Amino acid sequence: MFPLDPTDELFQFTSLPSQQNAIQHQDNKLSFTTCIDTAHLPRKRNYSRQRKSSAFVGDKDDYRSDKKKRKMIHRDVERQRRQEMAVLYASLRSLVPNEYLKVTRSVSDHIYETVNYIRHLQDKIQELSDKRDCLKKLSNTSNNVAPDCPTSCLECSCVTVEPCWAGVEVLVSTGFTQGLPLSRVLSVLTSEDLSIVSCSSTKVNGMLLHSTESEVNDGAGASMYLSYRRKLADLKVKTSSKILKW
Amino acid sequence: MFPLDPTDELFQFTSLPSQQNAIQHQDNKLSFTTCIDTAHLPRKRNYSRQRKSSAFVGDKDDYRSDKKKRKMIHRDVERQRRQEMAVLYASLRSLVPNEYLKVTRSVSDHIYETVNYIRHLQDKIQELSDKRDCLKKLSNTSNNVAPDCPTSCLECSCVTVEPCWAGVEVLVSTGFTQGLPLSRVLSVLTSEDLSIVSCSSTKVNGMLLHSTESEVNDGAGASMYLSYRRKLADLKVKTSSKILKW
DNA sequence: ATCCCCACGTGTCGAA
DNA sequence: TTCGACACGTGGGGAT
Repeated sequence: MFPLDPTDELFQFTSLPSQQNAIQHQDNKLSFTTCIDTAHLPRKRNYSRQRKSSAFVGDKDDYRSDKKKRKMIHRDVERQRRQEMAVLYASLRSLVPNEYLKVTRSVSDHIYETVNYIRHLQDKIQELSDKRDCLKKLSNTSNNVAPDCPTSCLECSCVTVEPCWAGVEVLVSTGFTQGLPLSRVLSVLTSEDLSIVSCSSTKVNGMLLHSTESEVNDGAGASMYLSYRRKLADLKVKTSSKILKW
Repeated sequence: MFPLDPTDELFQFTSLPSQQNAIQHQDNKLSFTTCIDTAHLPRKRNYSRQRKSSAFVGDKDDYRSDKKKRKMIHRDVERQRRQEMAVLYASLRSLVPNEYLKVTRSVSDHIYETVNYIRHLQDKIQELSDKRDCLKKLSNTSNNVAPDCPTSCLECSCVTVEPCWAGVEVLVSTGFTQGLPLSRVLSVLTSEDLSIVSCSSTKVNGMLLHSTESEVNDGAGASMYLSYRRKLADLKVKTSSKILKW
């Protein structure tokens, strides 16, 4: 490259392609390995600070010179643009954990892995916040005293009806403030042909836990196993659906 | 561009720079607006499927022709590479939510916003999993079954120790399959100077819920309120930490 | 000595 | 017209 005419207007680093480029290149490759934290770049483009071709009075062949200047300016602008891109690539790469960009070093590989990484991040956030929401909801409608399984947290009702020694154990856990009054629970239970044998209420960490044991009233304990199971299942549905309709 | 010599070897789309480029350009800009889901690209480069210059026997000026062919091949390869980059950019962009890439449309802006977005994602994950870990730790050292405050829902432990009519109610919920055997629970309880008054086990949604009521053995019910509270608190820690060490 | 990748300078198109 | 952005073709350097 012949140096063109060394115009006064041009500034900064004039292009020295053969040598300088090699250096830039090398530098660039190095910067890929280091962790770069350049997020707060001045965003809007401010290339081309030149004054606007200075109201060209003058000879006719200034036209030629002007054209060359424009080209040089353009060239520099493009160079700066490329540099910015390189910096952006680097900062992008510095964000992606090393196990993603395996052995590969090319920019396209990096971007590809970045895409995968972003997907992974999104999935992870989705998973985490799903779990969180589930727990939150569970603690709001609040029912199951026991945490069920960690993977699939059930949207379960706050009422469990289970067989017990005497007959049926109904466990109701409810919020302390806005919760279900005990009287309501009891009235529902008695309306289901249950005679309540014992009833205890405990406050567990701000939750009320009403535990009642009842005998099933019809047939006076003549509960064959099958019918018992059926009744129980039936009762579960009825009781919980009734009580849950606050 | 004069068409060079139309060599037989060249294939596919020969470059038609003036027109074709415009079309490509347009097409590319369009593809930026749509949502592209191209993550499963064949990753390793497979440009340049040409046969290897076919063992060049022949005239001396085949050298010239060969050189030109190489250039054309190179040109095509580069074009493909650029296309791939464009696709990657597009798929990157399609992952970043719209509020990030404000009005800007340039590739560097997109990458810049991508960087910010990744940072945001990482922060969010950090926050979420921090909360989660905190809750987990909290639930390991302490022992609440019920979620206390609605914002921080506990990944709660399986043991609660609460006052009850008779004395102390210990509730242990455990997994059905890999869980804590009841005998283990009972042995821990008896080792804590608790005489078990009643014990019931129910299965709730695949979880075993062991509910035991015990009297505190020393002082035989001479539990002043304060000492009772202290004992209870003490018991909570000891029992849950013991039992939880499965 | 082939392939791959990168940076370069340039032409050009669309929008201020 | 000017300016920003993109695709292009090309040279060169570094791998395998």
